[in-house]
Amino acid sequence: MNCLKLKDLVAPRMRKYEFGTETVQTENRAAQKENLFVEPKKTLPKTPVKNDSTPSTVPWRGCGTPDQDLVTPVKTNDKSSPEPWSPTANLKMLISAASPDIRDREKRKELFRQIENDKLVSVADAIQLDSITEAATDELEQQRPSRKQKSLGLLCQKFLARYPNHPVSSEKTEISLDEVATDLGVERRRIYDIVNVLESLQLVSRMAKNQYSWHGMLGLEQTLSTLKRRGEQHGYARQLALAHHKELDSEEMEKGASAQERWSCNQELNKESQPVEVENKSALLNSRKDKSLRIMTEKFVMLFLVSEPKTVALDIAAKVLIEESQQDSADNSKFKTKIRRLYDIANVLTSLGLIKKVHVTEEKGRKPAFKWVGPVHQNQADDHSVTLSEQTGSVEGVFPVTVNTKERLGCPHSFSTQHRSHSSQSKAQSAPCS
DNA sequence: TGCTCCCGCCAACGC
DNA sequence: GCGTTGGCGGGAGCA
Repeated sequence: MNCLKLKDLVAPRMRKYEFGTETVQTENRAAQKENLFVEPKKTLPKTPVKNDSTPSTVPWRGCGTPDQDLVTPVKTNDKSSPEPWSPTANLKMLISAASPDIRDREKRKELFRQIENDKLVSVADAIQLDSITEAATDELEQQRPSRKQKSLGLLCQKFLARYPNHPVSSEKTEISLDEVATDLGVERRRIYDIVNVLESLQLVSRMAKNQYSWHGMLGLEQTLSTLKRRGEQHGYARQLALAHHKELDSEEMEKGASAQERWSCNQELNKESQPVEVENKSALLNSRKDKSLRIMTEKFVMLFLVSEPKTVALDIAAKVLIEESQQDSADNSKFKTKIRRLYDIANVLTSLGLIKKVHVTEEKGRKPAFKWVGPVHQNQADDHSVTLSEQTGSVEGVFPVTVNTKERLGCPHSFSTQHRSHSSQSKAQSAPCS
């Protein structure tokens, strides 16, 4: 399995903006090319360049030593070789080269500038069309940004683009929620959503009312390590297994599995998970804080960190995160609410490049899930059995740990489930997630 | 049609 | 009392 390291996560920023399309990257590259501190009109070299074959994508051109500059320059193949840079352009380049973070920030800003420009252009185009064919009311409709353009994920991207991933430790970056909300043109309520998630990962911390401090990714690995340990202590792997097992059981019921089998297996599982439940009940006081996005984010991340493979189906996560007392199936609204919040969290985590959306295929059908693509810590406590999907790097087979848990429990019902897991796994492998 | 998740109401919180 | 914070769910966009 290809595990991503933190440096993979943060260094090549392009990955963060993939969004499943090559287009964005391409546009971004184009934007970067256009951002080489050279005005397009001035790009023609004094001496015409003859070789057109090489694309003009050498970004740090002009960084040559003074010696190189002294000799008559050999005409390169670079068609876009610019005029000598202006002092400002040189300064920009030097700053950019000196600090990858600054460079990245500029890139990201440029990306969003590009996105915004694209939006404006598309909106402008739309308006033009409308002026010919549609009434004024429709024009207004067209001007309204689409749902995607207003998504929390994109907003989070814009938010992150404002700050360096790895700020200099001595440099304290303050975040004013009002300022950010105004700059990004959104209500403060939305910024709270983002900040709460970031705070749970300690990318930011609250300083005062309306004021946060930006830490960036500096302590992310440490935070994840802590969360993983906490997740293990809370027995989240077992809870995941239990939640998954319950779901399988409901399927089994439909298929006519014997009640005795289900009862005995549930007895075993409930016995096994009891300490966790008791712990949860004491910990979860149903207070406002316990349901906060911050806590939920921590728990959600813990689920990823303790599960193998690191793919968590949304509904399973919701079931685990809903307090045991509220887990009766009749309380569907609680479940729906939890799912909504998980989508919110997932959008921010996706923007951070920690998870990505996938789908898992089970007998019930395809269902949404998220796969951890952030840094992974291996420690001694990681004794979850290695699964087929883990070995092959497959995303599918959401909770093979279920099988192992049952085997450890000596559950009499384990055979059918195990069989199912394998079958669903193989099915999944033949029809991989999107 | 179901999934996804924006939006804003309104209650808890804290000064 | 008032501003801040954020839980919550209706309902609309989207595939």
